[in-house]
Amino acid sequence: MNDQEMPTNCSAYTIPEWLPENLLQSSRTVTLEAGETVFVFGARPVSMDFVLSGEIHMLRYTPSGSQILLHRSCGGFIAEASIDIATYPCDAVAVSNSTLVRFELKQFQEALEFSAEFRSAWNRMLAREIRRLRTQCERLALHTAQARIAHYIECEGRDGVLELPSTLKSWAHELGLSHEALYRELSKLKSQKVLQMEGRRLHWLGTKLQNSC
Amino acid sequence: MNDQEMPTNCSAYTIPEWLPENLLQSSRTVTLEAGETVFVFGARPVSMDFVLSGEIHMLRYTPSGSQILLHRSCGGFIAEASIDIATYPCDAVAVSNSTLVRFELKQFQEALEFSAEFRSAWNRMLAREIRRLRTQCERLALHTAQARIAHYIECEGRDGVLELPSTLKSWAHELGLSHEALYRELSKLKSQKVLQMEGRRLHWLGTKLQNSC
DNA sequence: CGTACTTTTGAATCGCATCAAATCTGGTGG
DNA sequence: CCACCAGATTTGATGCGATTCAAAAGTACG
Repeated sequence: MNDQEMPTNCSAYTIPEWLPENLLQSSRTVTLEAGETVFVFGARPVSMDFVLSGEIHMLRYTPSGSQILLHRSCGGFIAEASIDIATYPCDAVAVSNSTLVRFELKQFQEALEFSAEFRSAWNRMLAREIRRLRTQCERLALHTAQARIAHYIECEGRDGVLELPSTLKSWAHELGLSHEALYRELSKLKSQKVLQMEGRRLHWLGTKLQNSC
Repeated sequence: MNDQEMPTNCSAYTIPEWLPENLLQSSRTVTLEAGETVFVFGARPVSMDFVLSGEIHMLRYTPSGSQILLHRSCGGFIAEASIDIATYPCDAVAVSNSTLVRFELKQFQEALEFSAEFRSAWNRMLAREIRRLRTQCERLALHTAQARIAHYIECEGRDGVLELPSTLKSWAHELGLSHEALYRELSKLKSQKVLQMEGRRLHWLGTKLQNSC
């Protein structure tokens, strides 16, 4: 087996080192099959979950039943925002086999109150997430597939190089595109030599965007 | 003069009551004319600003020069996320006459370290902002003007009723639509009796979305 | 080998962006 | 009060790009 055959879409994530020791002690690992539910719309939060590997989607449904992707987490805390809400505002589903580290919510809240360092680090993490989400809003406001692709690679990648985080279909969903549109645009960009694809590695060769991420 | 003639687009905001007293003491009020710059891309943050009235846009520019709206603030803190970044990732511009309350950033950071209550409240505010941004991402991923309008009214309004926060043109920008598309869709919805407009008050009469905001 | 899923290509259609222009509005100054 | 201006609002015509439906080929996995 070589590295190319690795089944996981995303690199493994590690628990932040700033988590209090006693919180780590009381955590437990949860494994989820693809398709399994983490939590459902309307439920009261009782845990705080950290994604170690796999992929969790947070979803809502329109009246017509179509699915909306709120957030695609391949690692890190999910539902950080739920720490002070009464009920979850969406569903969370594992779209691939996933492992989570689960903290009891009450303990988590108490630890935040107890440790100033923990609170401070938690603050910084929330602030980063806000910046990330604003970037995503910026991207979704772009009108063409090409612009969103370029924007994603420039913002989420490094010097125009991006390791594809998941399937193209899943990426298309995050970009707010149909998967057909994404496939077509990618092959157009490849034929125009604006984009190189080697396996899961995308290399943007066109005009640089502001690299402000 | 009656209430209908008020020139401001948004209701006035008030400084959160959880701000430390000494921080408030050292703050100063800043008035901005429409078009004035609050901060520019790449600058080092030296203050933390709270919008009392008016409207601040946070913008970036694509390589082709077109403008992207990152965030439209009609009140509350802008650039909360900038508290621990080296440079601003966007421009901020007043699009109408605005008044800000400006805190010195260093003092703000020190106050956060000093006061546990302040940190905690700040945390909750950041978490709310994350939820709001995820809602906006959800909205922008919708493919039709009608769906985005309905989504906005259901999420940002109250029981299907929304007080227009700004000009239609500005709203169109936030919805990721051209203003023409928004005008057309609104009049279509009105003629279909799906939407009522009385001045700046929008009333959605069609099928309810999940009211999960 | 069969199943489920992703990836890919094709064709038709729809919705929005775009350019253009007219009207309306609020505010300014003569 | 009226002329004027800048901006928002509104309507029209056109074209492009993405969606949608359809179907085939590729791929992972048991």
